[in-house]
Amino acid sequence: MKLRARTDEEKQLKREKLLDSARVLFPRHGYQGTTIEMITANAGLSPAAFYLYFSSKTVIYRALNARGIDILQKEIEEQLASAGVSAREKIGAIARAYFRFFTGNRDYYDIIAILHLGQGEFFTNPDKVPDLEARTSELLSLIAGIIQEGVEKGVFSDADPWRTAVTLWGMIDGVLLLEVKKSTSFTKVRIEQAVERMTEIVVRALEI
Amino acid sequence: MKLRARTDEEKQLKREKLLDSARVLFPRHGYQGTTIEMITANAGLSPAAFYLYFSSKTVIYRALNARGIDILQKEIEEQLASAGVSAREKIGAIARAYFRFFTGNRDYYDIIAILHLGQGEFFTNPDKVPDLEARTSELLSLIAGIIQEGVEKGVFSDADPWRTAVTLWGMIDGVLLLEVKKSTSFTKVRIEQAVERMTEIVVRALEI
Amino acid sequence: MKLRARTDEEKQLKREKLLDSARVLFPRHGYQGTTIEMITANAGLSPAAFYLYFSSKTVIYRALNARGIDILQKEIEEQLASAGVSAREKIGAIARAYFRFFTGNRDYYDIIAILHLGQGEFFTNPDKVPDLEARTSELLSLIAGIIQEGVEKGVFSDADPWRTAVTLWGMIDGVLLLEVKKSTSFTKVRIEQAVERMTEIVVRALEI
Amino acid sequence: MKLRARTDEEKQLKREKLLDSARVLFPRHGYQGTTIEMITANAGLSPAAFYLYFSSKTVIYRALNARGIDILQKEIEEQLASAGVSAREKIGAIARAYFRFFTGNRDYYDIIAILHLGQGEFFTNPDKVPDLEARTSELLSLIAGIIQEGVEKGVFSDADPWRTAVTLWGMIDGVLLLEVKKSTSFTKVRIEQAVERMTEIVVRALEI
DNA sequence: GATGAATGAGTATTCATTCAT
DNA sequence: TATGAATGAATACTCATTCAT
Repeated sequence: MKLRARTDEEKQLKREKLLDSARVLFPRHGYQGTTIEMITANAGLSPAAFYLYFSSKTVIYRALNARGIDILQKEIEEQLASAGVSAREKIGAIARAYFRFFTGNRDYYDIIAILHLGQGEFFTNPDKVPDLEARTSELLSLIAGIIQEGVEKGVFSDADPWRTAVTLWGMIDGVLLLEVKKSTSFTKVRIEQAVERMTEIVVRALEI
Repeated sequence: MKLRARTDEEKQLKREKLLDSARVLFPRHGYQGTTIEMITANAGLSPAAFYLYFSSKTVIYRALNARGIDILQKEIEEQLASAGVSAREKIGAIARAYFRFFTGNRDYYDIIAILHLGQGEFFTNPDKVPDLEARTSELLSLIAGIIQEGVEKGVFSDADPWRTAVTLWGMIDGVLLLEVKKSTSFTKVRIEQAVERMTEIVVRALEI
Repeated sequence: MKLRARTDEEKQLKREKLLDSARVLFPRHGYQGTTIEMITANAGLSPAAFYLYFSSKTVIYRALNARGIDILQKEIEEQLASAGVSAREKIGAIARAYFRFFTGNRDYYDIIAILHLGQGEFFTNPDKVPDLEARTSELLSLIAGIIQEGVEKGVFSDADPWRTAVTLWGMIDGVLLLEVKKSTSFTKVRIEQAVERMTEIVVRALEI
Repeated sequence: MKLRARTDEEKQLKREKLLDSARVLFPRHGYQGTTIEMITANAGLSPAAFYLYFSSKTVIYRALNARGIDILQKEIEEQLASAGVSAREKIGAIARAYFRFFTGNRDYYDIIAILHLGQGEFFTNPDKVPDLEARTSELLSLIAGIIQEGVEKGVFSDADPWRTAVTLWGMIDGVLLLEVKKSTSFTKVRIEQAVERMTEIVVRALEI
């Protein structure tokens, strides 16, 4: 049993190594630019071994997308848990969560937020990352729900919750993306401030 | 001499054809997904002829980036020309310009704002699209200048102009990008409203 | 000792399972198209286990060839045993045997009569299936012997026995092969008739 | 014009070279065993150049099949042209044509008559060589027509023409195949005699 | 200026086979 | 005996780029 367990653990470990390797490589070289050989070399395996763990390049890419979203979701849950009950605080918590995800898991941010853009393969053909789309919608719904709550409690003016959620998300994303594009322009602290300030602005605009 | 001129014109014409072909293809198939053969076929030339006009695939891609920025810049100039002199109006004009660029030159928007993301080749290695970075900075400086002006004239509160400019730009970009990613969520009219509303919010937050 | 015997039995059983699995797969997927993994999966073993029973893919293929010929030979012996003593009857019995082998052991027929054709590996390099060649010769000799007998007894005209045997065999084989190639053209009953008729024609041509 | 023609000719020549190379290789190594690299090396080209002339391995294989059948058909036409008008003579002519095709174009014989057997790829999936099947049927119809004619003219007994045609063809094919399988057993002259004798036997059996 | 022909360097994926456990 | 893990060697096909004509 020990033996078996050890093997399984090791197998899991190698799988992790491959995922890790790919997580680092994809953002740096793009989807097409990352070869199976690069991924396996980084993980100390032969290219053929890759197929013992993932059935194709697409599959490992999807796995990373799913993992990225998982991390983001967990971050949001944590921030919400430690936030107050007011809609304003909840929205702040989500913005903070997304920012923390960005700074603390940059590879994953790049993978779920950026990589598929500009990749004909995934951009034109979004079926290839179906989870991504579905789960992004989930997150947006969560924000929309909070806004809706605020509207119902009379603290927010009567804005379309979903549209507002999308706008807020897009705004934050846009600022983070700018940071990505021009990484010299901001220090990390400054982005955090920017995100906070932006959220503040939006929330204030929503109020009453 | 006449002959020569005509030849030059023709040469220019074919160059244009290639650029046009590439402009349409890059956003639809991605950078790697667009082959020289596709570009030349669309332009009625042989693949080899491509190299009479551009020395590599990277070069035509860069040319499109430059052109996209040119168009955007012109749009901004136009909008500014027909706008009032107040900082508020100027900022509104710039936001409107970017939105018009987005709707009226979608291929170029995709190329300058999206395509290079997720392409290791350009993303990691921004030297490959140096203009893009430089010229984006120019635009941001323009906005920052307007904000600075507003601050000096006492109509805007004392915010860091450049940082605020980046934030505004990122916000707008983020919303447009969201539209790109999930094109069903908004109708075009609604994006326009979103952009306007967002600008309004930011400007109002800036005022006094 | 009992234990050992049981183990041997089991080993034999698994070997059989592999052979059986391969017998079904080879005709359906061709030699190259049949992978070790397919064979072992079908037999409930791991690919690595294959090499405990056969030292290579070639070897199991040869084993199936040998087995196919064994079955055919047995069929011929049976038919001859229950046939009369005249050369005519004996030849009829052999033809019937081959036809029965074809219908009753189609996988083996495909393996010994067809599969190696068109496989450069075996076709060009017949050393790889040496048994096949040797044992086919044996069968032909048997037929030739019968014809020789007929000639000696004066019931057959003075034809070259071996050449006639080959011709007869080829004729039958050709008809069966046609059935294989174009399985819609004949019903099984019709092939049987065709084979019988063909044999009858040949025998009659031989007589006197 | 000369220039253009020369280029076209040369292109055609290279195409021929590739076909020739493949014609020799396929029978000797089988379909899967013949690699693009082997084909191009034999023709003095790089593997990539192959795709300037044929869009895939399947395509060149099909081209060879078509070509083989063409040659056979021409052979049959020639033999029929120089044969008498009686059904007997016509059948003899066809048999002779097939035999001549076999001896004079052995590679093609192997390709159209043998290669696809035992290749899961083509055998199980005959759509991959659709011409082959269709055109083989044509040839069989031709023979059936001649038999039908003989029956109508009262020189042949009332046999089912198509079935008889198939049988005859299969018989000849079987004998040739035996030669293929066991190339030492017959000299060429002997096969010719065998085929002739076989045809004679069948025709005689058909006659009233 | 234009192009048909050619190719070097890839690139994902497959599979028979080995070996430590 | 059995196998999970690993891999070397293939292999069809692609594409940016070159060059003789």
